[in-house]
Amino acid sequence: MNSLGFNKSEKDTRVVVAMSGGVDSSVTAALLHEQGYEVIGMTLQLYDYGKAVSRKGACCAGQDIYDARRVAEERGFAHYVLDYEDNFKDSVMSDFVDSYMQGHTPIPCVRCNQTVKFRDLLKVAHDLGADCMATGHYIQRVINPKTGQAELHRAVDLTKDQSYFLFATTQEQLDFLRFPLGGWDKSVTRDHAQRFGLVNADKPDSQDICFVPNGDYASVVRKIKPEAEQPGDIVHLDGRVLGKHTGIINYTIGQRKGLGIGGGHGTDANANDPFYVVRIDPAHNKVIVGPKEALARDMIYLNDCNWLDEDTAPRRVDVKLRSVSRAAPALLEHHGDGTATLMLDDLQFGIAPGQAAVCYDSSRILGGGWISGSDNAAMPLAA
RNA sequence: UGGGGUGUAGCCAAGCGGUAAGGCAGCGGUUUUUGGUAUCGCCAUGCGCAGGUUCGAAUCCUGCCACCCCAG
Repeated sequence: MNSLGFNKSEKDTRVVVAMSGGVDSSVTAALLHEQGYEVIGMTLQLYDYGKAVSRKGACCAGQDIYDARRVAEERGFAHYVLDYEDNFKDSVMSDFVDSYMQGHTPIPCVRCNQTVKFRDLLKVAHDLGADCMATGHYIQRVINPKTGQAELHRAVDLTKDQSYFLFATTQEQLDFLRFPLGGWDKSVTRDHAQRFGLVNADKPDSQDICFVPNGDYASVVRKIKPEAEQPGDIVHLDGRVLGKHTGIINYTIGQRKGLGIGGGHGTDANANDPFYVVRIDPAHNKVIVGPKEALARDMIYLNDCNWLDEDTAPRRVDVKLRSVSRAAPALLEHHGDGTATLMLDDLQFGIAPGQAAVCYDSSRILGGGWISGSDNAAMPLAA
């Protein structure tokens, strides 16, 4: 059996590698090619070429596409660029905009993996007769010796682990995918990039949303749907109007900065406590604020869940409610209709609808769902 | 225009003769491969205005101005 799990020689194993133009996917492709596999590099053009050329640390546009092509040329394997702009716009950008207009907080990176990469590009790989598709994600695909089934596990390098962004990967997709870097420390990848002499060996790690310039995500929403940004009132939980907001798309649950509400609004002792966004009401175009305590939640409701484990009995899990945070203990209950409930052992703050809850059993990713709502068991919120 | 009160940064506010606390907001950095959170730093040559007393005044005195309350 070869390193990708096939009972044939490397040269007879065709593998499509999704190449973003970054170091990770480039090393993935170069490495598999070096090992003798028939590598076909694929790069997707996802959004406006011209505007993104100068952007550092982005992916899938302009310079990045050029970098991917250079790597393929210099290492000597096939490489194709697919125009997925319309596709990306339909599957990722529009969801991003709609989500903010609903007062939710989207994670476009998950949507992109879920649709453009693991649905559409994966189909292309199938159609090309590939045996599998490899990516440069830091996550591990592990075959369970008992069940013979492929499982998803956290990356060895926990500082680079991307499991949070890949929770929506289905079993069927997982069966076809490979993640050669999942067992490595990022520095090892860099070393290989140097060894191969890749043009992008020193390229900075990507961060932020790839299609958002300067971290100004609202500008993207604004550009696609100018009418989405209507000023309105910032209202306290007790009903007092404390100020004006610039449009609900500019806010997310748990946000403190940027409200522009000074002190002196409370009573006595807490008169100068900061305000946090505790609710967004798109129907009335209101941003509701309150003290930090009002953000405390231990009940999380999920929908559109994806599970990589058949067992649907209530169980103890560790759950990540954001990419960068330690997984927290909770009780998971499936409801069978794609929804589920999480009861956290400890209160968490700033849980926003539209974000993901990803469940783990130790290092294994069990799956997860999209947060549709949350509550506080001790102090239930008025519906 | 009788009496009382208050005027300190965008907001709340300490200070009560010794050379402007703190909080909120804002700005900048760090952290972070989603949003956010957190964290660190910066932020009044000046205390309604004008004089005076004093070695020294936001703090005492005088006048003026503004706002608030009570009484008319």
